[in-house]
Amino acid sequence: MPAPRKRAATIRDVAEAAQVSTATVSKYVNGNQRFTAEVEARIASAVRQLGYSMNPMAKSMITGRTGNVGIIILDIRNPYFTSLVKGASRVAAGAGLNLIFADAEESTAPELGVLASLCRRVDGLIVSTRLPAPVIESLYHSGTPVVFYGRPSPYTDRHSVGCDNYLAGLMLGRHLRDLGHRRIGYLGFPGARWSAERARGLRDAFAGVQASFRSFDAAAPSSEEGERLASTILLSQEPDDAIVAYNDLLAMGLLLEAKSLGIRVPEQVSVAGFDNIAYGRLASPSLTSVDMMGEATGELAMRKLIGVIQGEDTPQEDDVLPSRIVVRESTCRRNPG
Amino acid sequence: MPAPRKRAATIRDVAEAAQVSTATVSKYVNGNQRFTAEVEARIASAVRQLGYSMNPMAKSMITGRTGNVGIIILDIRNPYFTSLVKGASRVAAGAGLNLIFADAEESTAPELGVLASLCRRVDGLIVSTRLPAPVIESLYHSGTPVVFYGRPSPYTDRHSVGCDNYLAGLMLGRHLRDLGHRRIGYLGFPGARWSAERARGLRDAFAGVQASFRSFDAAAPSSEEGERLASTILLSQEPDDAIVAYNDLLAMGLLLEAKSLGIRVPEQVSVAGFDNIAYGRLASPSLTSVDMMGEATGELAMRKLIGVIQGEDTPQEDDVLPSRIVVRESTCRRNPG
DNA sequence: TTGTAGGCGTTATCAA
DNA sequence: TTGATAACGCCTACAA
Repeated sequence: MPAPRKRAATIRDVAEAAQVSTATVSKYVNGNQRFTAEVEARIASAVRQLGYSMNPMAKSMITGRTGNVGIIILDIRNPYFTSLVKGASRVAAGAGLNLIFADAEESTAPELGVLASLCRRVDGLIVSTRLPAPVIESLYHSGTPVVFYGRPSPYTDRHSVGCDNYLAGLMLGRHLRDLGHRRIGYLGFPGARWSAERARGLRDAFAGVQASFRSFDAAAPSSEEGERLASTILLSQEPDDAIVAYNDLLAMGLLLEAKSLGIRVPEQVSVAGFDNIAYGRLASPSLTSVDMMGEATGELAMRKLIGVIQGEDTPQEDDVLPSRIVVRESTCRRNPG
Repeated sequence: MPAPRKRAATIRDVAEAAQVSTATVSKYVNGNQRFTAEVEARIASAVRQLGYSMNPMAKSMITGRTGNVGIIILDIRNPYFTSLVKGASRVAAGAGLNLIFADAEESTAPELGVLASLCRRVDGLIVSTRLPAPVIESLYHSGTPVVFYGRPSPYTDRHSVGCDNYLAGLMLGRHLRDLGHRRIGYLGFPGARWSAERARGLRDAFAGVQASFRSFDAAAPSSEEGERLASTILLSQEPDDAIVAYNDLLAMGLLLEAKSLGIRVPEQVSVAGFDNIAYGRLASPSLTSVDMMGEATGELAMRKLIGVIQGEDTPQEDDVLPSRIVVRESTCRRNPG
């Protein structure tokens, strides 16, 4: 027998059972006011016996707060976003907020409809600066508190959190420059605004040094795509000293395919990526990367969002987290000449 | 100026602007009834001008449906769970449902309070059979539709989805047996009920064959824990022919540390895991594993849940997905003698 | 310290 | 085809 979902006890049921008014029950369960021990005991007992728990929807109607926050990411399988969610989730849970998770599946245009619907179900939203401008615009008009992740934000008067992609590229570029690399290949992902920033930093690291620079475009930020493009990149006429990929997944795809192609990394070519995902350590050779602080970004974004929701007049600013280069086996010194 | 979140237009505002009753607006926007072109045009225009969108909370109060479903997982950083969420998320989105995500952080005892609160915010829940019995019990009494993931479910009269862990262990065991392995080590994770099932299958594969079997306990299902235990396991007096880990993360930790210890895999010892996470391919040697169908499990679980929510009287049964062994470089034939 | 009563935005029922 | 109205469960002035 498919047990009919039995009607849950309401505040009125409790009030009746405890012989008090609904107002008293409300104040008691919310801890807003104390009553005589006698009354409190009666209420507590009634609550227990009826298994009462308040209806969050009804409460929302009054308070205007849903108790939910949302996070929109581009692909949960990408470990960078996984970390982001982990951090955001932890902070949300600590604040007693539920996290509504939406995976945009790397779609360039999440349907505005679902986003609009989501807006009304949450007190605030964490979203990527990679979302298309019209979406961001509509978000802004909805009045929902929003914190962006990923730098640079196209807007200066919004809350945002992330590492400086230009700086990260610069750090990695300097590392390669100091190792003696002069022919640099960049496997970018044009789908991400951040990609161009990383490339710019990379280039600038070689300012004043004689160096060549060429780039390739990935259609997706995945290891499979890295594998697919590996032969084109690694077997070209004038091979590069070093290949930098937009992210670690692409880089790990290159590493894997390089092995099949019989190309030794880092002896023949250095390879590096961004994000410092956990699996970079486990690859062979282990992957040099720049840590883009996914988890910390998620945590900070959520903390900021909570601040905004609570009406603290936090200045609308970009919070820039320091990134950090992590040198491992996939990059090594190139002998001059 | 921190624009005060302007009061959203209500159905009454629309009704007034369109010179009709709220009932008419409600029916129109929900597509429940058609009206004269004249009236419909007036409503549509009012909706557009006021930027009206209905308040999901208020709707929930009447309909008893929240439009949300929840999924509770143990650690989003574990790629198996990531896949699960990916699958569930996709199906939920397709059905117009929002997904509330809760990460239990591998805690053995998620606080009942937050779970109770979550129950009232969702139409149904997808949870792990790994949750402690009292939690599951309270869930049952709440009357919330629930679908479990992970086999075996401790309850037979519940909806559940997952691969058969015993069978998966058996498959892997037979693979190793056929390769000539006779001394098997199992790095289990007692925190998961599934672990013992996998071990049992593994053992049974060697029934009738002279073989030794010993096991180790991991404190966490992570690659770090695999690394930590590697020397104990790999450098023992009578080393094993093959080590099977509870999951791929542990196995990859073993692989990494084996390299540091100068132990060659698979020549000296074969290593294998479960889950077939994407990164197993990228490890070196690439990891032999049993695919436990995380994404398909997530999809099916969500489809079942939606069925239950919609009142289809789906039989309360275990849905068992077929697992599949994926042989890669980390296991190889052992020469007899 | 406790209770009364109005209203949050919507849908559903029933009448016109 | 349209409208009036009663719920849904709760919070919060305000009154007692």
